[in-house]
Amino acid sequence: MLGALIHCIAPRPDKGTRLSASQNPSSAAAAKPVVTRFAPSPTGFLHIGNARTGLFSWLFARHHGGQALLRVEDTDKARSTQEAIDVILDGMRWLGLDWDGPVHFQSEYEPRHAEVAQQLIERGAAYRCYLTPEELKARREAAQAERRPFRLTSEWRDCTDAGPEGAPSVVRLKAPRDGETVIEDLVQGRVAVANAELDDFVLLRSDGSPTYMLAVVVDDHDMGVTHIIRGDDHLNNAFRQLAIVRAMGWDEPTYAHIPLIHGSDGAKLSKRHGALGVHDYRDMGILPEALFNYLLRLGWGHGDDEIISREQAIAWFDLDHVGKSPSRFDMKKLESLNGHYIREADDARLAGLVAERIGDVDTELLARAMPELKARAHDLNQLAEGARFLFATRPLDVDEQAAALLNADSRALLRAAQQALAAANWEHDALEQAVRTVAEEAGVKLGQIAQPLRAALTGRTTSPGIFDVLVLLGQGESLARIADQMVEPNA
RNA sequence: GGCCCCAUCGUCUAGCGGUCUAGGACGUCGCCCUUUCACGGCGAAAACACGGGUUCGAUUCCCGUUGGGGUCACCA
Repeated sequence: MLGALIHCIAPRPDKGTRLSASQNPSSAAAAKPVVTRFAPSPTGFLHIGNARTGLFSWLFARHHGGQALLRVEDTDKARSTQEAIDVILDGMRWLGLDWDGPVHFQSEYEPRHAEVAQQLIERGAAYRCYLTPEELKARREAAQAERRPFRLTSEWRDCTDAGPEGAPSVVRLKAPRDGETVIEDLVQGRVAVANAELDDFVLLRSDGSPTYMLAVVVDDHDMGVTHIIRGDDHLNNAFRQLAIVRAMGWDEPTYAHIPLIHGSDGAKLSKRHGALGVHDYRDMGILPEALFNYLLRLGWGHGDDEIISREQAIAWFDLDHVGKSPSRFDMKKLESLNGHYIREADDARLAGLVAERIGDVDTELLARAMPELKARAHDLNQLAEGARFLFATRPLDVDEQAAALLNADSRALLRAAQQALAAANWEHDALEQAVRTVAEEAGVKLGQIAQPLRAALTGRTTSPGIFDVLVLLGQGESLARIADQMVEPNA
């Protein structure tokens, strides 16, 4: 039913040429349902680049009415704490990316990986290699010394004898040596690599544990993944992985390698570029829908559309329009988008978010102030900062610029305003009328009263409209704050 | 270094041979609105890396150069 809905929303026909071209014509009529997977490793945070890959993978599945699976690559036990795993799941939920079925854990499938390795040996597609790490290192260094590329040729590849008794061994794939391997990548297009470039990589370590290369292929197959959407740092791996798939005679998945996100200087996004984790952006006061929209537009486009809702994203997303070059992360644009979504956001929701940041406060008041506050913030922290004056306790902490506004002349004006205010009906228009009248009678511009008033009421030189401030604060508090500044002795 | 990939305003992108004196957005700079700051509105500057082809015609196709990126583990 989702599919039908999507087709109604879609404003233009889905091109999808690359997708349909890559599908087997004979099975096109009964096209297999799309199954994608997101496979992060628990590194302690959800990398913003991985999050985008996950987003693309999720959107592709949702667009095609397929399944989006989640697998945690936790084979590195040292790093795979429950806490690290929760960080990933939290980040995904926060972004609104759900997944179908249970969370898969790669570590749980280790017996199966070993089993496949054994089958590979039996099929003559893999072999036990008894080369020691020292021997490998020596060969590698020798190649380097001669400045020729190192390509392992293990004498155990075609050796039918059993190795030395009790000696440690690894299992290596008998990679094809002639010809070339071609991948029809949905993003990168046709990519070919000479098989001579591929060597006999390790499938099973000497301790019997599977390598990532083996595990990922087995899991993707067992989980029924049809479309592998991941960062293009894996493109080279794809050729090796395909060799395993072919050796096992399994259905070949379709690949889509998404370019990585770079920092503002064009280099791979790293810590020195600032925030890397999805949680960092959350803490910076970015709204999830803003990050969603930003990440979506980073490397993908849909005509001139900039503001794209979740529903539109699902309806519109395709791999054809994913760019092939890496894109740079632009905080300014994210902030701009975030400002937009803050202005769009529900006031009560924002009030709750702000309250989380400034402590136990009257969210009712906050929500009422929100329409004025939210136009002035690009992130939740700025929003919280802008709301501070509402809950400040008297006497106010007046900043330097605001204090400069409070001199003998302005105090005289303030006194007149104070009297007019005290007699006024406490609602926006009446207050404005009262203050304007004071200004007229004093022969000054409104600003000459409004600014000192702002300084007295908020302790700042910038704030929402002054009459809104008055209304929000209420008569008692407003008059008291003004009075505080009247008695202030000027030293 | 070998292999692979990429190349439109500062940034994200639209463009899939003529519609391009190249469109949108962020950022920047003006102006307007205005009690401040924002928001909003209007406007400006700003790009097809370079060189060869192919073609009647290239931003769009091909090759090369340059520049950038990725990857080369018993890590994932």
